[in-house]
Amino acid sequence: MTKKNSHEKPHEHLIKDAKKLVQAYPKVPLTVDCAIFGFEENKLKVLVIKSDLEYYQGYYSLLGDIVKDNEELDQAAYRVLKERTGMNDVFLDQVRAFSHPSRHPGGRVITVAYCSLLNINHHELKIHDNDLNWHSISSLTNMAFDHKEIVDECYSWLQKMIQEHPLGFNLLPEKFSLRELQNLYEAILGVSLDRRNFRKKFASMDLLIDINEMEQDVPHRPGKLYKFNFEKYEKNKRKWIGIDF
Amino acid sequence: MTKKNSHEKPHEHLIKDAKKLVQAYPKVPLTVDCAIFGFEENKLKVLVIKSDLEYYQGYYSLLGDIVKDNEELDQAAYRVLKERTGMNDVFLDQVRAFSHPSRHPGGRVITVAYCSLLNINHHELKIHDNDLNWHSISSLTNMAFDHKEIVDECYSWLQKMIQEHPLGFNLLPEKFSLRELQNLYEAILGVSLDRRNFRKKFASMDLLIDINEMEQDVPHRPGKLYKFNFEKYEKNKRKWIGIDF
DNA sequence: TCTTTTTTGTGTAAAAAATACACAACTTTG
DNA sequence: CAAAGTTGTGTATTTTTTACACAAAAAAGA
Repeated sequence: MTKKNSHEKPHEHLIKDAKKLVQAYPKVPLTVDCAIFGFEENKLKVLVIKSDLEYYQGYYSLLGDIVKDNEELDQAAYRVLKERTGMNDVFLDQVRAFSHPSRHPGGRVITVAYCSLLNINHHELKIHDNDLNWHSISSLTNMAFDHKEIVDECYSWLQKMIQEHPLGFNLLPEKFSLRELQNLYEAILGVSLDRRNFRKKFASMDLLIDINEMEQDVPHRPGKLYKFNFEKYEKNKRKWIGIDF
Repeated sequence: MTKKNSHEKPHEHLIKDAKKLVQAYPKVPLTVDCAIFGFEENKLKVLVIKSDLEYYQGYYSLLGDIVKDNEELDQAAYRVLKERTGMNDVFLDQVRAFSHPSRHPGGRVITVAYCSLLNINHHELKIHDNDLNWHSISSLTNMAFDHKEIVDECYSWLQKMIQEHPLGFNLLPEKFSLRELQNLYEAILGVSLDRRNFRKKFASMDLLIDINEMEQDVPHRPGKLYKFNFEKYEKNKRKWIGIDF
């Protein structure tokens, strides 16, 4: 039905020189910005850095960079993540593009927002240039550019995604207790959950491995530790019933 | 906490001239492409047009256009929709950006895909230039650029969205029978549904208005006609329980 | 006008999932 | 050894989902 070089009568105005066409297109500067979330002290945090624009002196911004020539957007986002945190084997997903003409004081810059989740303790921020650090979402009220809007939207996106996919485990240590897991869900979703029902739900999914270890150094009765069974999950993604709190 | 012109000691390397900075950024041509879905003959269709590139002679492509200087992405997508279909008061939502470096034969062009739903019979395609027309999704196997991938992704996106939001009504006439509504869901989701349970579900939402009219000119017992109660839905969006088939 | 075809409209019983809720045992701390 | 804080566990109730069948209406065609 849609075959190349078909035998239909040729259109009059077919464009022969695609390169010339594209060269005539208006061009815009393009960046990626990463909302990198972590979890610590029972709070969801996001990795931000002081803006290096005088215009936004003192304001925090997301980690971002320009998209290089011939670089894919995903590539650019992974590059930012790698350069800034040293991690490269993590979850990273495009959220959406932000294009308000005056979102950047230097002129029009379109940005594509990415969301990523990582375990704060799996890497130390060795470089604290420009005050690079984790901040709880609630403490970030003003940000450079439209980054507050981006953070908010990525947060909403995360709240939704975490109920449909097992993303939360990227934010926890490899071994975690059920309390830690519940705290994570409660913090991200902003609700409080019934402990017995929460445990029942995860038990019914049968995706947690009881590793027969106990929590250490907690100031109360220690709980059992579990790992998430990524392998089993990958094998039959159908088994994730979704968390519907 | 993040205040403009704060009194902290100034950083050494703050960038004063944001404009100059942005001018030095690499720039890329940017387009929007709209996957405009309609529903007809019990099939989900998408509005496509023959490519005007010789390179893609005979291939269909989505409706798209370059993003103009200082134009927001949403604006550009609405403009395409308006120019091509005459409609402007419709649902339109960003899906995601596509950035493969060789997705366009004329060089690197990044595109942002939008998804829109409209009722095929609410407007005639007066201009059929370049074979502009509705095609069922299944019939579109090869397309120009990466537009097949875009259509597929927009379709998945739609399948998901229609279960969480009352989008389907944009694809139907204002007055519709429950059978038409069910056909729509079955066609989009690619499943077959139990009629009694389907009706029960919509009845329990209490968002359909029985307008006391019957179908006309159907070759069988006519069914009752309903309207969707947009007003009530807007008032308390909570009432949409989601369609979980 | 009668028969056939197609579709409408409706309810119930069973199974599955979600919810609400309490207490004894364990560990640490002081 | 008492107090504080947390773990681990089960059941009854309600809600939601699922599976399923038949009579009545209208149109089409004989």
